[in-house]
Parts: sequence; C-alpha cells; structure tokens
Amino acid sequence: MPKIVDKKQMRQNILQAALQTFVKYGFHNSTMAKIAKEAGVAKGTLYLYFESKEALSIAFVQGYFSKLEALISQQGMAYSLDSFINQLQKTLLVNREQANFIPVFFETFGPSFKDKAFRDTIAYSFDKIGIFYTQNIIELIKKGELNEDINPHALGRVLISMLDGILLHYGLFSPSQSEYEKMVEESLALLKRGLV
Amino acid sequence: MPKIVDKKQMRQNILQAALQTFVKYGFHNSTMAKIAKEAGVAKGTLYLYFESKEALSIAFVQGYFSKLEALISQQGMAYSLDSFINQLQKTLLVNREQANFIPVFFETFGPSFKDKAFRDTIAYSFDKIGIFYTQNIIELIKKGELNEDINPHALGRVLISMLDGILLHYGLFSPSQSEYEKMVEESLALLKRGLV
Amino acid sequence: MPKIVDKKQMRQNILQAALQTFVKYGFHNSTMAKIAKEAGVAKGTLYLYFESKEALSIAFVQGYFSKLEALISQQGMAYSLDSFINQLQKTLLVNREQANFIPVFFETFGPSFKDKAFRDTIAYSFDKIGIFYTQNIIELIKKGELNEDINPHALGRVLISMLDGILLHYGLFSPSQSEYEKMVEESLALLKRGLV
Amino acid sequence: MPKIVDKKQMRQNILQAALQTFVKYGFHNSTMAKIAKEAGVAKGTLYLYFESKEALSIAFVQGYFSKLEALISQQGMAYSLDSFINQLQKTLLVNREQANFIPVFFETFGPSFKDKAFRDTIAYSFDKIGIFYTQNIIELIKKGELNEDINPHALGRVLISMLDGILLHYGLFSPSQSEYEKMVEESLALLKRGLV
DNA sequence: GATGAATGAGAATTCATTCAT
DNA sequence: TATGAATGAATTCTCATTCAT
Repeated sequence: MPKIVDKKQMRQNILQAALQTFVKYGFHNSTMAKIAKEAGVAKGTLYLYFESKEALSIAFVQGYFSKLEALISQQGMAYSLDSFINQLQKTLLVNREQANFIPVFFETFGPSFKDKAFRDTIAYSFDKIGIFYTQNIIELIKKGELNEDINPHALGRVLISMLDGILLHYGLFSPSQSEYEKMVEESLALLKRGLV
Repeated sequence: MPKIVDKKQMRQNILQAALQTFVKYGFHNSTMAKIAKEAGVAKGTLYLYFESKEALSIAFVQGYFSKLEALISQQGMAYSLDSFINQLQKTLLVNREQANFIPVFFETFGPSFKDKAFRDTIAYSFDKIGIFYTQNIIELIKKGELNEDINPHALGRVLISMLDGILLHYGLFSPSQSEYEKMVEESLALLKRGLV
Repeated sequence: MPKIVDKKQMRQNILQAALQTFVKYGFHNSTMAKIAKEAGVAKGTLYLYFESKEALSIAFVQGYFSKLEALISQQGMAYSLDSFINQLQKTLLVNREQANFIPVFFETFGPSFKDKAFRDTIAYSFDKIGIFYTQNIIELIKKGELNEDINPHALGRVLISMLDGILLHYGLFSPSQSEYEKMVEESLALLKRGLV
Repeated sequence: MPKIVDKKQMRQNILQAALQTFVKYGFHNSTMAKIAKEAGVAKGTLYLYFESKEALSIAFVQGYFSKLEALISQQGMAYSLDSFINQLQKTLLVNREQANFIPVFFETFGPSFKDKAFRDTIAYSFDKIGIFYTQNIIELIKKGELNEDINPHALGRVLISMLDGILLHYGLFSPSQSEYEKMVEESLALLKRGLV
C-alpha cells in the first residue's frame, strides 16, 4: 500500500519553499538542494512533483500571477468614477508590501523572458486585468461618468500598463514612502482628470 | 613597440559583440567563450578589457541607458502642451524598435536586480528623465498651459514610470502593431486631458 | 533510501588516490580530474568529501604527520642511553622507505608553506616529537645516564630538528645506501658521545 | 646599431626583481607580469634573458645557493675545535635573517623538487659545504683535537645536514628568538662534546 | 514514495608564452 | 632590442539531474 500523500498539498509546500528560498538567496543562489531543504524534503523528492527546475519556476510564477488576478478581479465592478479611482489606488497601495518581491521576481524570472510560453503566461494575466478595467470603463461610460471619446478596450490595457509601470518603479527603485505616496496621489489625480 | 590598438574602440567592439550574443542566445547561454567568438577575439582578450563577466554586463547596461537618456534629453524643452504630448509620443514610438530588446534586457539583467549598484544605475537614468519631464511641466505651468494643482516633481517621475510601463508591456507582451498604436493614442489622449 | 556509503572509508580512498596521483604526476600536475580518475569516482564526488583542492591537501598532510607522530611516540620511553640511541636509529632507518616521499612532499606542499595554518600543523607535529624526546632525556638524566649540563627542553627540539635534517637530505638528495648508512652510524655515534 | 646592454647586469636585475616579487607575493602569485613590473621592463623582455619562467627560477636558485656556498667556504680552515664550533655557530646565526626566506624557498621551489636536475643543483651545494667541513675535521683530527674514531667524510655531510635541519626548523616554524638561541647553544654544546 | 550519493557537462578565470610593431 | 596586446590551454568548482537502495 503506497503512502497516502496529498500531491496538491505537497506541490504547494514546495512552491512556498521555493518562494522563501528565492527571497532569501535570490534565484541564482537558490539551488534545488536549498529548496529541498527549505521544504523539508530530499532533492530527489522535488523531481517527483516537478519535472525540472524550470517547470518548478513556471508553476511558481503561474501561481503568483493567479493570485494577483484574483486579488484585482474580486474588487467587483465600480459604480462611480470615484469608486474606480479608489480601486486603482488600492491596487497601487495593496501591492506595496509585495513590491519587495519585484526585484526578486526579475532576478528569478528575468531569464525566463526569453521563453515565449513564460511571457504569454504573464501577458495573459495582464490581459485579464486589462479586460476587467475595460468592463469597468464601459459601465462608467454608460452611466455618463466618463469621457465619451474613450476607447475602453485600449484604455483598459493602457491603465494596467501604467499602473504596472508605477508599481515596478516603486518596487525596483525604492523611492521613500512619502515620495511614493505623492506619486500615487499625483498619478490618480492625473488619471481622474483624464478620464472625466 | 607592441600592437597599437584603440582601446576605446575595442571595448565598443566587445560590448557590441556582447549585445549580439545576448540577443542570439539569451544572457545565460552567452558564455564568455561565445562573446569572444562573436567579437573575433580570444577568451583571454575579453579579460584585458573587462575585469569579469559581471563587469562587462554592467558596462553594457550603462551604455544602454546612457543612450536612452541622451535620446530623451536631446528633445529640448517643450513650448506647449501639444508639443510636450508630442514628445511623449515620440518617446513611445521612437523606442519601438528598441522594444524588441526589452525581453532580452530582462533576461540579461534580471539577475542583476539583486545588485543594489545595478538598480541604482538604472534608477539614476529614470530619475534624470523624470527631472527632465518635471522641468517641462514647470515651464508649461508658467505658461498657463497646465493645471495648476499639479505637483511637477512627483508628476515628472510618474510620467516616466507610466510611459515605461506602457513600453515594457509593449516590448514584453508584443501586442499587434495596431493594438499598440491604439494604446499609445489612448494613453496620450488620457494624459493630455489629465494635464490640462 | 540512498546509496549506503562508508563516508570515512570514502575519504580514505580519496586521500589514498591523492597520494598515488601526487607521486605519479607531482602535485602541480595532479588535477582534481586526475585524482578523481585515480579514485574511480567523478570529479564532483571529490567535492562531496572535501570542500576544495586545498582542503583535500590539508587533510592529506595532516594524515601523513599524524602517522609519523604515532610511529615515533609508540616507541615508549627509553630505559638507557643505548636504547634511546637505538630509537633514534630506528627513526632514521624506519623512515627510509618513506624518504622517497620527501621530495613529493615538498613538491606537494611547498606552496602551502605560505599558509601559516599549514605550517602550524607541521610545527605542532614536530613539537610533539620534540617533547617526547625531552621526556626521554629527562628520564635518562634522572638515571644518571646523560650529561647533567643538558637543557632537556631545548635538546629535545634540537634532536628532532637534526634528525629531520638528516632525513630530509637523505630523501631529497638520495645518497647511496652505503653512504647513508655511514651517515646514520656517524651521526648516532656523534650524538651518543655528545649526550653522555 | 644595437642598444648597448649589459646582459649580465640585466639578468641580475631580473633575478633580483624575481626575489623581491617572490618574497612579496609568494611564488605562485608571482606572475611573469609582476616580475617584469618589479624589474621595470616589459613581460616580453624577460624572455630575452630567460627562456621560460622555469629557467628563470632555476637560475634564481642557483644564484642563491652559490652565495650560500661562498659564504660558508670563505670562513677559512679552522685551527681549533673551538674555532670550528664557532664557525658552525656563525652559520646558524649568520643565516638567521635569511631564515625568513626559507618558507618562501619551499613555496617557490617545492614544485621543482620533482625535477632531478633541480635537486642535483642543491645537493651539489650541500656536498661542497659537507666537503669543506670534512676538510676541517681532517685537519682537526691531525691536530689531535678530535675523536679519532670519526669518519670525517660522513661526518662532514652529517654536520651540514644537521645544521640545515636546525635552520630549516627555525625558518619554517619560527620559534621565539630566545628559544632559538637556546637551541643553538644546546646543539653546539652537544656537537662539541660529541666531536672531542 | 522517498532519499541523497554520485555524476559530469559546463562556466569563469588565469597566465606563460608569442609575435607584430 | 623592447614592448605589451593577444592567445588559448588548462584548471577549479557548481549544480541540475539520475538512480540504486
């Protein structure tokens, strides 16, 4: 009789250990040995759950962006421009803690950007968020809250790109807390005026 | 007398070869051997011009961002909101060709993001561009072309972050030409309305 | 369960292979690859047992001198001048076979002499032998067999230095068998007369 | 017309530079580049005066031991046991400053010990010193100062070996000044009693 | 299922030597 | 003669992956 193991749970354990190891050592000093140790299993065991280090990394990033999508989508449809701007603000601020993971992300997955499948995975996440924004925009136009000249589809994708730019610069270049707050404030004011 | 060599030129040759090798193989498959071969010199020669692979990489990225800064700064001060928006557009479009380098950039320098010195190098470039935008904004406020509520300092930095976000998504996720054009158009319209 | 290995035994195997490789090729032509081949394992395996080539070398020399110390110390306390001289003779003659290792030793560890830790390791071995001789001398003085003017502490250390000099010259410069025997005979006679 | 260069002088300069470089960096960090720099010439120039690094090293050690021989031989024939012991003492003490070079010597030439030619060079030096001692011993026997049972030939070679042992241990293991003085004193007393 | 010892391809770096100037 | 840029063989060490137990 084989040992009873929750495969899903084990994969999660390992992915969690991978995250911790990546954050602690950076991706390139995170050997399979270290990840195994962090997960409390043997090196060989890793290969029972993930085909290769690459597969593990891909699974890891997929999990990461899934959570991100969920986080944004769960915010529900905005009922007014103010509430929409509010949502954008939350996106910028909610993720602040995660910002520290951004450099680790690039350190970890920078090399994966040469892989089209990898990029498509992330693109897909951003597309979904962009579409979510687009839906919000459409609703708000219907309500007469937004400028009618707007192309909702393009703008949805633009918005998430812009916010991502701000978040990235925050995470990567670590401006001071107050500087960042001014940037958030200023960018939201700009977007609000632009959207009316 | 030993061979007479233009050291500056040789460094440039090597950096150029590095770029080509990075693009061809990706950074992590770009061994010093391959770079040397691409440059048409022996492995050891690389070490006469760069202390290590890391040093070569750093020099490479510094060169890259220097050119970027120069490109943007040379645009001169804007005399009207329209001309400023025009500049931003150029920045988004001028760099389109370079966009193909963005995934290579992350593949190449992703791992370098764990290095504070490296990040500071890039941050410095963006800060300079942000300041350049800030100066433009100040001038345009004086001329009464822009909304007086604006905080020029924060907004300058916000603008480059936002544009960078758009460029990054363009380079990384390769939307179609027409999609991207719509995104540029829409984002500039948004910014213009927001700035007035 | 992974392969079951006697780690101690494996270390010994590797050290033995190192010795053979050193003798065959000389230390500086003894690459880790050659040692691995001699040991019948892969290069990487060496690094499971020794952190670096240097660590392997240090372990090797420590093992060598441990055996030397043991060999001399096991001789037990001398009960008369003659028996002491006899011990010294054994030291000079017992080690004759090992003498062939002396040039290899210098070839191997010459470069290690710049390392204080390394020298201290050897110094410690000789000090212990010196102390052992000192104890013998003290006993023999008590018995009235030796000259009372002797400083036993200094003389113990002197004796091992002198014997080492003779052994070194034997090992390094390979006088003929008969020449060496005469040297041993003459040196022991000299020492005996000097000790009375 | 070729430049007028004193080849001999240039060789000496280079050997001197080699010595300084060896002492400063140890042999294995003394690259031809460093030696050249120390000598104030270009790397290529070294090869005009010495065929290879090995040749340079061999020439260096030959020079070193020639001086050593000269130093000892110039002491002249001893006229009494006391004066002979005095000579030995000088040998032990004169060389004290040079003792610091002993670890460098092994670091430098350790690897050369696998080379028979190299060892023969040194052996030859010691043989000559041994013969010099033998001559002294013969003279002193004739004068009735020494024990008649002595085999002068063997003893000459033994003496230099013993003294070398003491010097080596001094240079390598750096006992304190006072410890060494006691060792010298004790060894000379021992030898004197043994020689009578 | 789990383990971890063994593997060996692969990479960065060094440096004695050469040779065009 | 003198130079020093260029060379490339050689070496140490790493680590993803395999597989006997």
